[in-house]
Amino acid sequence: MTIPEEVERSQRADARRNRERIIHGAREVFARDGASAQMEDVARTAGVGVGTVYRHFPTKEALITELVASKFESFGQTAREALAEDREPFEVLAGVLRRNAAFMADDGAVRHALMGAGEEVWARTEPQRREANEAFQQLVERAQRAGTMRGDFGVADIPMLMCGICATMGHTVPGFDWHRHLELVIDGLRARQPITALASEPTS
Amino acid sequence: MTIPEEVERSQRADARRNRERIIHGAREVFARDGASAQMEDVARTAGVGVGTVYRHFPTKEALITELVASKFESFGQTAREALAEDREPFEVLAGVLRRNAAFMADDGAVRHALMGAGEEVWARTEPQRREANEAFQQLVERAQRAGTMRGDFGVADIPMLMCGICATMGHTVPGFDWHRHLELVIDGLRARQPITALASEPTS
DNA sequence: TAAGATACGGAAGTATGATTCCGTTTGTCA
DNA sequence: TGACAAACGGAATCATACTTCCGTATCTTA
Repeated sequence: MTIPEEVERSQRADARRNRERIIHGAREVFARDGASAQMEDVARTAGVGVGTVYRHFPTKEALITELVASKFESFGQTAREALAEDREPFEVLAGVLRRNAAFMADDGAVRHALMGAGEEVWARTEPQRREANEAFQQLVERAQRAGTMRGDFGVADIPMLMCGICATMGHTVPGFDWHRHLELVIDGLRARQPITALASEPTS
Repeated sequence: MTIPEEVERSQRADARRNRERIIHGAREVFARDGASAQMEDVARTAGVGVGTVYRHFPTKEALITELVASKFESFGQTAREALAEDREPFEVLAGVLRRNAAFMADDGAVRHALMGAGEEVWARTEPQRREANEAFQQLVERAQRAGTMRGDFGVADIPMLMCGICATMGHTVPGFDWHRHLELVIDGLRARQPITALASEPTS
């Protein structure tokens, strides 16, 4: 997926199998514990030793990067699939945002990475993000052409807004509800006619 | 400020002075380094030994809590001051949000605390938040009564939205700009008339 | 199936930072 | 000003996790 063919081919069978196990284990552990998940835990969950984890991923960050890259890839996929939907364009875009937000909700590590941890991670996942962006670009253009989305919105705003939504997830604080946050934000992206103040009485 | 009178009185003069120094030093260091700031750094900046820091604040978290509480207190103050402003109510509220966001931008530790670190912190700052909420409640009601703010918004949404804005701050990622994020969010809170889709052609 | 290359496991090594401890210093009060 | 409590400083301690290392086990290929 992010690995060149040759490497996959030349690996021993057990190594290839373990790599998969590690990725699955990592997904599970990081989803549960966020970025503070421990490498020993990942190893245990994957059913291998820590040494093996490090053979495949030289650092913790490299492992996280792998997860993030694959998550970004699936964002792009969601967006591309949506291009085929035959509905009101703004609603299509909103649907993609909802689906992608739900992906993030499952995954503390990726959330953390998206939120601020890694310059590093950000840089190395550039290809995946660029590809996703292309699909998003089209979705946004369609919605704006249809006149149902605010015209000053740009694809570049999407990661930023999603970053905000992610911040809300994982909070147990009462009153925090990312679904609501997301809907408020989505709703704010609709094209609308401002209502002129009915009255501006500075009520006491 | 969060400390009962008696304690302040019964303290030795140097202790009282050092406590202040520590808070100032902590503000500076945490603002610069965020939650990963080190206690030794705080001590050095305050011009005292680590032991002294720990005499006043039993744990790092206790120190952060103190900073957060005082930040929340100033949020409330900003909101209360705004109650006296004689302008269009929604704009008054927006102004408060902008001012408070600017406070957060200066302060990595508080941001971190608001964003998710501490249940603990959240619980212990309840009084400050409650007080701030009262003022916010009035600002929101006025704006809604004036008809310029969406009616389904509640004060409880404010911390959540601010939490999202905070997530954007401190990012160096290109395209991330918390000012823009804030304006998008604020704008989304205005009362508006939806535009009916002009066309829903599923453009290719 | 035997030799050699790969990969594995997990104990030990390190690094980082919070927190504790205790001998020394400084305010306070009579 | 002398005695005592309160507070100080900062080296030493502890805890937590990442990462390394190397003896052992497992594949692969001829």
